[in-house]
Amino acid sequence: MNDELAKEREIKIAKVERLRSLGIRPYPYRFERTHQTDKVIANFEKLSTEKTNIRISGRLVAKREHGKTIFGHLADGQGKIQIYLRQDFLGEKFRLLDLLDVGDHIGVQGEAFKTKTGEITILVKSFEFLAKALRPMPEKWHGLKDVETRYRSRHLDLIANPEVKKIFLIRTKIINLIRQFLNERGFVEVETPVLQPIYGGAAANPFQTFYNALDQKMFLRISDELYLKRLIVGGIDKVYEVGKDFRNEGLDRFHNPEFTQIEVYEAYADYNDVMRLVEELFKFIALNLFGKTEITFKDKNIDLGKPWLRLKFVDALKEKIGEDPLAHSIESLKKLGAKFGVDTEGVHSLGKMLDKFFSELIQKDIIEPTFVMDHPRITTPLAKTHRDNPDLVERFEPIIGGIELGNAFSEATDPIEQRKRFEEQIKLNEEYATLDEDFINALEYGMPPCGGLGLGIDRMVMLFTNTESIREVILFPQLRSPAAE
RNA sequence: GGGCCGUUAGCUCAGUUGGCAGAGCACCUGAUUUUUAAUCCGGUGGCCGCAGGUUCGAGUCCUGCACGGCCCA
Repeated sequence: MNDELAKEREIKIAKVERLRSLGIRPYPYRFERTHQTDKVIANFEKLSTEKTNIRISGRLVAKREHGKTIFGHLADGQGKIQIYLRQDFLGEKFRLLDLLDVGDHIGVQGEAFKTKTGEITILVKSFEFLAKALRPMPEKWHGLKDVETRYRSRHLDLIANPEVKKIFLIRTKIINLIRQFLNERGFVEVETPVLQPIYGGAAANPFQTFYNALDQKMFLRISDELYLKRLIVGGIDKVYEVGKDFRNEGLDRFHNPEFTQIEVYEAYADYNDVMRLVEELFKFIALNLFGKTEITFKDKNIDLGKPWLRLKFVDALKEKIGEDPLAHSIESLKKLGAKFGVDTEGVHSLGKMLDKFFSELIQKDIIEPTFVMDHPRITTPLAKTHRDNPDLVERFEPIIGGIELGNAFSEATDPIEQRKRFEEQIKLNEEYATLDEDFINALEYGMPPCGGLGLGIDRMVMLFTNTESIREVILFPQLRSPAAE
């Protein structure tokens, strides 16, 4: 800490001590509030004509001293409101305000009135210190802009930038709406293990850990899929889970190593039913957030009220490259990649290769709500083989604004085929392919036809808040630890 | 992993062909009983990200590293 900051801190600590010496607690236990700022403003007419006694608390975010009066603003969880402190009302206690700084929490008691400029204000009759801050707040006008500091010290970001808080409130609202939507349709929310002896349900590098009591290697889940399907076998036939998944992979605008996913499984349904569910869900969220189905994302207007476009994976790719992608080997795809500017460096499996072609050549240009569907079988071991084409699976990915929002299938339910499909993945050298015997065993007890869906909550929040980086919708995004000093 | 950009006071930012380290906010002192980015007087505050190099002299030029951002993969 440098001299100036240390000095400022010393001064504030001295004020804390001064308060204590006067018999005042600088960090007391509670404050009885009668209102929050938004309620005072909303009910001003009634509160002012009835001269209601108002007790309100918050952080002092501005202090304007005029000798024997002080104006300030108090910010609480709902907004902010002006306070007006006068020596003739506060008497001796007015001098204590020398010990009050911007950044401190106080509680005040008084009445609401309007100043001559028309601002709703609390005329303070008494006040209490609730917490003294020892460090200076970010700049009052420009706020806190440095993105690194914003992510590393989110508390400061939230104090200084109200629009940031708004994004996270919308995030919570979206998650609540998803739950409401599914609960109303009879889905049951469950919790399954985050700590798993064998990972599965996706193609991703897992985080590993070790459980001492069992003397056993464990993984943080990359997906909830295989556990939720066990519940479908067990008869919880409309089920979902909201939770964190962990993937030990790169970190960029669309990826955080821990991210929030919802997975939904509905027995006796197929992927066509799931598409309708997704259409209804997005419409439901938009209507409840904004009162309309149109949203703006990256300067584009997107209407979530219409049926989504259906785009077949292989057809789209065929049109783009002029030949059937399924007729190619991994080697010939590499050559084709060079021709179309698809970088295939480090891609060792056919499934990943096809995914890569699609995401680079087609996905980024999909702006309208679209279901990319019927992927090559090889890409997706947990989806049912397509009823009309054995080379494809019944799968779709919802895409809006170039962002892949999730993944859904008619779930594979045939235990014999499921085993073969897992083995096929392992043989094809698909990275991180596993064979979960216990899961296959569960399937052998009979899993009904089932539609399944996973949605990336963080990316959905990006869409609905028109935000371009996943770090803006995750409170504490992963960053590299700064060098030790 | 590669390319480009950024890192200067607690915060927001300037900093000229390489020549004394700057402003606003915040903080401290004083004035001020309807201000609201309050105003006015006077002050304090720097490991210029880190480590090397070039130079009489480096915030500035060069190299490496760290962290971050964007793009590419």
